[in-house]
Amino acid sequence: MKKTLLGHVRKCLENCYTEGTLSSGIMPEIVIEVPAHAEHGDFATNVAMQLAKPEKKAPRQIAEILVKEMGAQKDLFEKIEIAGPGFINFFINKDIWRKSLKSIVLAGDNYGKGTTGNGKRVQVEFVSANPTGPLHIGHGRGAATGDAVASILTAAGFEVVREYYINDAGNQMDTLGRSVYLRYCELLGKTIEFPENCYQGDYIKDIARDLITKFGSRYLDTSDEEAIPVFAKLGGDIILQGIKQDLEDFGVVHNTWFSEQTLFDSGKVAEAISYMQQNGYIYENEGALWFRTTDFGDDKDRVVVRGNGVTTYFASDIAYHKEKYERGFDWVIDVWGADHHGYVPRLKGIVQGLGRDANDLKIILVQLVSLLRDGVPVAMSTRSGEFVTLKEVVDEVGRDAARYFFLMRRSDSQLDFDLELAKSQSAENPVYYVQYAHARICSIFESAVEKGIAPEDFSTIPLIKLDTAEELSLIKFLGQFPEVVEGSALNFEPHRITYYLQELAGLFHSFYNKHRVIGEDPELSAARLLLLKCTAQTLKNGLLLLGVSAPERM
RNA sequence: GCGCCUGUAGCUCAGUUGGAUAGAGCAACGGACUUCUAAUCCGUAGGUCAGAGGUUCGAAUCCUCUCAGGCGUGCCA
Repeated sequence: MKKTLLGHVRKCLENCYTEGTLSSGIMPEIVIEVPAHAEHGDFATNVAMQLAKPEKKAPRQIAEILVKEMGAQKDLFEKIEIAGPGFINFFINKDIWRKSLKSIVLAGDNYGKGTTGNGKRVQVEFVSANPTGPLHIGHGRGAATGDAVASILTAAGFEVVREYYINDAGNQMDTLGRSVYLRYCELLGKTIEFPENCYQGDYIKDIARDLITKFGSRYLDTSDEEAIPVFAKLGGDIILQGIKQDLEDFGVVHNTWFSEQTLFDSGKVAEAISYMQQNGYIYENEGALWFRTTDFGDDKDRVVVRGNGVTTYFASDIAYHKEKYERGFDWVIDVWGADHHGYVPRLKGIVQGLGRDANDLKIILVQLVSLLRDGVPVAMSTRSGEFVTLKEVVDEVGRDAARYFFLMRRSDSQLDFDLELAKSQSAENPVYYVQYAHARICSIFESAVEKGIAPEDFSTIPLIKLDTAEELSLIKFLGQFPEVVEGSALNFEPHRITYYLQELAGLFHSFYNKHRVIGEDPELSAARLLLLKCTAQTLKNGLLLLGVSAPERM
């Protein structure tokens, strides 16, 4: 709707230029928006104000010229008004609005999808937690965000791949192996001293127990050099399996699991370093190799290969991101915890060093989650092993509530996650508010089917009787969904969908409380059923983008 | 010290990329179920958009400075 209007305004402006009623010939970027107040129309544009300067005319005067030109389209508009400093307010013919319902029914599960992405290839890399411990609640927010961003981009017409990067090459794997091995020895009766820098959590003991079942006491008296790599490998595998399981239970499925180690095995790290060397971004100083990230706005240059010849994590990142683009992705999106924000400039440096635009890499920073129970903070510390896992949260509040809560806020802002609130089946809980709207509509349809009044063919229902304020605002709001999806995609902001759905559910609940759907007038009932069918469809499509279910009964 | 993020109603947060009278939910107060789901709805009240300058027809939104909170600032990952 907005797009046809935009085309119409542009055409009229062109006509004014050819007819000579306007003279500047300037074609500004035309903005059509939905005004905050209904009395300002269905849509409004500020184009007359934008043209005031080049045309050297008062905005209202320009508006009048444009409106005269646009008035020709009588069937599209109910009226066009000039208001305030020079806004042009459009009131769309109600029949056009009503007809839009039929296109929603026709689109069905595809309603909301668009073609903005134009098949552009996008990789979303998210979660990517080190395989040294189970996922905690912070990873949960990253998982929900990455997954929703991927779904929303897909809906907007992008071709999306979800990827998990496994950090299985650094010395944290060595620490994992050592931690598991020490617990293994301990469980077999040996007195050990467990170092502070080892992983403290109880899950290490669980893995050690598994390995006792597997090995018995075979490694009890072997050297560390022999045992630790074995324990690191097996421990990492077990943890990674657990991570996969937790993600699956959370409804998140990655298309690819990319191992950091393979970058070393295939020589891609060395290759990437020499590539950057050839392009003059790497120099030697004090025995180490440095990447000139200051060329790209970083505070200081960063070490790629240490004095002792060992590469840094940053070296892997160069190779990994080079590899990503070589796989043909137009955009790469990394979802990180906000505590890693200091790494953004150097990653942007990599991308530019590869000869690409800095915007080809988008980094979504997800702020930390504070877990509360009835408003009281739950203590968390990865160091001591006292963290709340994603699994615990999902088990307690359910997948839908957990996902919705993680997506309710802009990822930029810190999130308070209240366990009791997420569980509560009350008005305070927005997940149920939205889901309830869907379930309510389904229940109405059940009742309509029982009474034999559910229409079989929605395309022939006359809609003229949909004329109350509640019905019309619901219809108009439904029409915004595709644009909301598009905006959400292009800005990588899933929370826009949650806000839209809450408002849509609210409009429906208001309508429901004021009007009966199944009544004496069969034509009105049928028309209202169509309206509700569209509402349920949109609620469902939106919830699906967030990875939240749309229950038919609650 | 420097850098990034945040600051909007008592609380938790939106704010359509610079638009018209700044919006929701919760909490507070007062109402609505003999009907298709009350996990709902209707109404009342609540604001120096942290503060000060600037940019312009127009600023919560852009620029500068100040204040407050969080995070980061390794030849760790």
